[in-house]
Amino acid sequence: MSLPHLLLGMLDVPATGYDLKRTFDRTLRHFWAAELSQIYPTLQRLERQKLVRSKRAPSARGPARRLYRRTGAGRRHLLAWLREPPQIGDQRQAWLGQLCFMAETGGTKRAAAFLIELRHHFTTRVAAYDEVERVWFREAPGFPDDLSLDDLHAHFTLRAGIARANAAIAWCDECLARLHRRRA
Amino acid sequence: MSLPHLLLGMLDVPATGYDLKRTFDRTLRHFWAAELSQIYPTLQRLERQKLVRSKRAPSARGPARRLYRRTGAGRRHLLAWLREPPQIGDQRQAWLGQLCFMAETGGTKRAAAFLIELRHHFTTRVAAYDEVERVWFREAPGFPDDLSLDDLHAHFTLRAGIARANAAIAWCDECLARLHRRRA
DNA sequence: TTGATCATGTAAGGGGTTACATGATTTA
DNA sequence: TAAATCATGTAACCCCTTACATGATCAA
Repeated sequence: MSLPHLLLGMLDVPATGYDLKRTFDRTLRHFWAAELSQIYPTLQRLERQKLVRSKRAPSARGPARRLYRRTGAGRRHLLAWLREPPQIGDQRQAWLGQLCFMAETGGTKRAAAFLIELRHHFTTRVAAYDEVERVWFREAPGFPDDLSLDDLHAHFTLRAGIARANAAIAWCDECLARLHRRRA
Repeated sequence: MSLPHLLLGMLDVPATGYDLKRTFDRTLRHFWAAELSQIYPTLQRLERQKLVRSKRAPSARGPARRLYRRTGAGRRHLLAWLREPPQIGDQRQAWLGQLCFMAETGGTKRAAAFLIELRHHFTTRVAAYDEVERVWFREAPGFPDDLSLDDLHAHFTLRAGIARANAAIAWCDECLARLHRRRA
């Protein structure tokens, strides 16, 4: 039940469904993803609940846009969510499930290859996040301790992604070292 | 699409739906959760697909049990999954969404309280995992480098949970320090 | 005798993905 | 002229959660 809240958070500034999708992909993707086929109906529902309202607006190119903006009730709804305790769901990690049963493959070779593949995945991710951090935040005025409040919180979430990916890399190394010692 | 594979992995040894639920809660919960209302129909589906078969068995207490065991096809299905690349889905973290829009609350006080609550959550989690590690693995013969292959891989997944939670704690501290410097 | 544990299920509903449908404009 | 981008949606399907239904046995 968080997508509606995230949309309300983003509707700080009026936007269309298409705009919001871009924001997900560009600036929130390290902790949330959303498809257009989910965003459009959710916006419609929020409008029925009077948490946003919309009006048609001409488009420079392509079909007419539907511009959404947050209502007062929408803002209050968002604030209520922000006052709630951290919403921590259980994170299902299928790749840990794969590793967990890797003994079925009969040795440690597949596990080692699997961990190397994982390590590569996370180093690529860290590199991507580092790049985002470099162009998005390190150039912002007042980095790091005098950013705007919005940028500060956004930067916190990016740091979380970086911290998590780096921890995963260190964990891969620990596991690979143990597999290696085991052979010797 | 991983629950069926996890069930196949656990059905190394014959078990009932109820047994499998307990295994989720006791030994896999740091990376996966499953409800009985999901496990039972999934087992039925696996049986229709001939990946497991079942027979009724009397119970020492309570109603009759349905004992499932993996078929040869089931084992091959599992092995195919283990040969696939790491299945990394996008992890949605609603609490990062909350933090991201916390500037709406108008200051840094709510963010600081929120981070302290998060930190507490993760320290509790690390303590619980450490305890599991102590009673489950450190007592096992050959710890840490001569565990059975099954235990070794299971321990890897637990270490991943510990690493992740510790990274989250360090991240909370980093954020709290920045909020603190900002006030000064 | 009340509640916990054992044991198996169904039903309703929300969240999310992939695929499909439509069509205008801009760029290569 | 073909492909990418802009723009909004619907349909089918899977995954998961919460709640409900049923009933036996055992320990306090």
